[in-house]
Amino acid sequence: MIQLYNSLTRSKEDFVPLGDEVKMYVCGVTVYDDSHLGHALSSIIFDVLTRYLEYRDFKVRKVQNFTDVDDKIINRAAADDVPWEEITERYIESFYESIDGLNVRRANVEPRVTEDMPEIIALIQRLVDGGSAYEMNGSVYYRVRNKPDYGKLSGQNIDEMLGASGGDVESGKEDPADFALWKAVKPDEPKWDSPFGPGRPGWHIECSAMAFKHLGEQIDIHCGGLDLIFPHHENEIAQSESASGRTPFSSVWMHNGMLRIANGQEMSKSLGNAFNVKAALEEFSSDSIRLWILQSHYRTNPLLDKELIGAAERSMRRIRSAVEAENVESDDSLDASAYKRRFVEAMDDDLNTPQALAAIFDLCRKMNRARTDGKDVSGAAELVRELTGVLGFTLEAPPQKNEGLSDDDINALVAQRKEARADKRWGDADAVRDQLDAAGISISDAGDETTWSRD
RNA sequence: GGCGACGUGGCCAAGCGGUUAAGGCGGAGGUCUGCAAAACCUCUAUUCGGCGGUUCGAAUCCGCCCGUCGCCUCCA
Repeated sequence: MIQLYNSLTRSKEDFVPLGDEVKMYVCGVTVYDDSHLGHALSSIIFDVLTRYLEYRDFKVRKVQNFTDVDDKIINRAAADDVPWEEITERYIESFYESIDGLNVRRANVEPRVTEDMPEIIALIQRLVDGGSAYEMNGSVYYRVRNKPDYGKLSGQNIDEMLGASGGDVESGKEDPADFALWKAVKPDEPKWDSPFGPGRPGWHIECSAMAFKHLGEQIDIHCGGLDLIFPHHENEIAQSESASGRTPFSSVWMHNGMLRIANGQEMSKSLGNAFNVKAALEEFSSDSIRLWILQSHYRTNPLLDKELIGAAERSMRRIRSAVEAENVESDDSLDASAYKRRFVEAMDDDLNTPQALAAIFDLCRKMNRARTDGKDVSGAAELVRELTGVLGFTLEAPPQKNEGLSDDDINALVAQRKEARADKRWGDADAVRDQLDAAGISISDAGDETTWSRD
């Protein structure tokens, strides 16, 4: 039985989907800039969740949206002096490059706010008709105090929150706690026609509308970063449940932790210290980035430190070499079933990827040992591929950097060294090895055969 | 002020009431090797921020203290 931690109940619960298909909604990105490693973290974690659910024979329908109407997009367009549509196209494209580079599988449906506008407007209308929302000067606001359990996700109390934020500035609302579902048009901003007048959707309504449209009014899992709990997810719950009259909107709420920067500062776009995914992929393999992330539990706040990603790269080499080493055919084969059990047990327990990885590392060591004992480890190697696949690893060697030496150059030098070794001119042989080493090529002798690889 | 998270070996990080406190990186020694690399073996926390308490028994539960951090405003 898979157990997942539910932010709503603050406890681990047995996972039982409502229907035949797991309905999963992931709060996607606002496309106004390149993706950073915080997005990578979130994407990888929920990618692993879908892969694991499928591994455990669930059918999953995953919806992940693009927010392509937003203040930040408008600001970015103004700063770059281009139409806002150009900004969203550019960064949707960029998002795909990043996510593909990280071997994250795409969601089944990837709706955009601009494409689901009729459903968004209809949902707002429904809230107005039901008395949960009201029009005011061309805008529409959600009436927070009409929902007695408002605050149940974040544990926030409306009055205490208002006391801290120093009162609200948006005029024309019945209550400062109310939030905008529809924003009346302002000069030079994108706008759509609606029964309430021209304008654009507020921040939270899109996710409810898209979840309703593509999944239904009650879903199984809703995912996003911890930072979205308030106000975004709190408001989504309020408006969704008010509209549908059904509780809960989502059975499970899953939230990933926030990246910590090595110097102790939290990741924040406003600090301008985001670590670009595409830049990271030039320096590190997707496997090493993934391992670095999955070696911490998804609800903790992993440390972003290049040293740690580098260490993960070395760890990946251990797994790859254990899987790729030549197998000895034998009747005596290694039984790896206990490791599979350990993996499943760990993953069942709220996606305990650090423990799942520990099982894989232990298995790799066991394989290397069994191999020297003359055992057949092909079945075990297959299992490692299977389990690492569930975690989204490719097991591909990192992209090789061109250090100025061509393969022919290297082969010539290796041949030269082989000759020197045959003559027992060890000094000459080692000089060649040093030369290759300086160029980032490491070599390894196995009997007469010498193999080389780029670092 | 309100809501919440966390402090485990040199570093990262599991464990959340009871066998020898996972795993990775790093380090030391060894086997193998002409020497290396890789791999394997051994070692690298009698101890889990501090002080009390509950318990037959606590890293794990409770209280206090110290220290980091997140959210309450746009953010995965």
